[in-house]
Amino acid sequence: MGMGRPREFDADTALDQAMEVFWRHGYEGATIAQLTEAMGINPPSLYACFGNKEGLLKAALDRYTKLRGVWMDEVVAASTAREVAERMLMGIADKQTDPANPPGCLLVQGGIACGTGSENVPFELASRRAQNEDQLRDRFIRAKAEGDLKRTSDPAALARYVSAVAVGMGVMASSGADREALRQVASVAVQAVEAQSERG
Amino acid sequence: MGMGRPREFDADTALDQAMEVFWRHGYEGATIAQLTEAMGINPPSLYACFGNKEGLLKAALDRYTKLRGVWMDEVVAASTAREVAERMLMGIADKQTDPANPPGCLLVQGGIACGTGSENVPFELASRRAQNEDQLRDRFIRAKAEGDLKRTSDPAALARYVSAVAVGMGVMASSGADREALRQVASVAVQAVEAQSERG
DNA sequence: CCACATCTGTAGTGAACACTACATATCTGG
DNA sequence: CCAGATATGTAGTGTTCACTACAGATGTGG
Repeated sequence: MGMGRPREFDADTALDQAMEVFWRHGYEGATIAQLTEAMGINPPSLYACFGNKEGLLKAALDRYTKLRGVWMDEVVAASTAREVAERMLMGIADKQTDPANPPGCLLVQGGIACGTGSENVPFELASRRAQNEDQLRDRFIRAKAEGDLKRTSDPAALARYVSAVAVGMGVMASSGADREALRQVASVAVQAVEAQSERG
Repeated sequence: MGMGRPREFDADTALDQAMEVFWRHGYEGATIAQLTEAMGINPPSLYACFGNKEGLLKAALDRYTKLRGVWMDEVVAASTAREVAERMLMGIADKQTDPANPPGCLLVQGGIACGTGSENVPFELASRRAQNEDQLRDRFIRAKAEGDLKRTSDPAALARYVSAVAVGMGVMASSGADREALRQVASVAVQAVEAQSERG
């Protein structure tokens, strides 16, 4: 029993291209024709490899969050809650306006509202965003235990807040906000975390 | 020359229904069939009255921003920048989780990314959000002139920040965040404005 | 009551969509 | 070199989409 004809394209490279299409047009706005052209393959190859359009999105999201996870690890490695927030939001200001990628964040651009048959796409994105939020929350819990954050502060609320600002910045970026505008937002946003810090 | 058969439906009532469909499913996710059913009319009536799908969206946005404008006037009527931010964000926490409406904000849910042929829909939404931001900015400029905000603070940046938080809260609401979670975000967010206030 | 103008419901239109049948090509194991 | 297995390219499939032709209904002005 042979192992069959080998795949002629690299799945990760193809996923990078698919990611960009979803990022720019959203899940519903991206067509199979656009995706296959960007990936340099034909529809049967796409379906054989990823199942269907939603399967392709999930694979692209896996790849996106994996790359993003590496960066988040660096973010939460900062020594104070304030610096965590600053690294995160300033980094996002830069990443979301990096001309190498579409503006904004795939986890937002992918699809906030979807039509019949794609109702779970927004939830899929939301659950990925929640992972980031959980990572932030855990870091802020530690900051509170260390006395970095005030004893009255709520780490979960702070994490939700930073996450919300990040999402808002993503939407602004996708509608044309430039890097400087996003940095200003980040700069103001950090002050709320600073107000929760013991040495604010 | 007669004036023709009169319209049998009320345009504003029909727009309220269309607004809800766009709000829940987004521009691309909403189908003409869903829209006409919700509006209680047939496609020819829709096209005769609103031109096309995008014309219907714009009419719905006009109605949405008109209603929202009344509320924004109350928000900026607050006596300090801090209270403006608090009224705005706390109000948004409540409105975006009001069971009478779909969760989130139409100006975000409507469509952040769109496919070929609808590229200007996201810009249309962004320009409406910018109107809110401008109103906030003008209010913060006044606050600075009055000595309410510090002389070092940037009213435009503050307005962008509050606007970004509002958008982020909208996305969170649409993906299931409850009222209490949004209020916590608002509560933290206000502290950044407080930090820019002279009597913080 | 008639000419004219506008609305309404039925029943479609062509185009674009996600997805696939099928023949062919390219591999492995024996 | 052959049999089995998987990938590929061509060329579709049925469905759903936004949108509309058309005939009949309902109004106004003369």
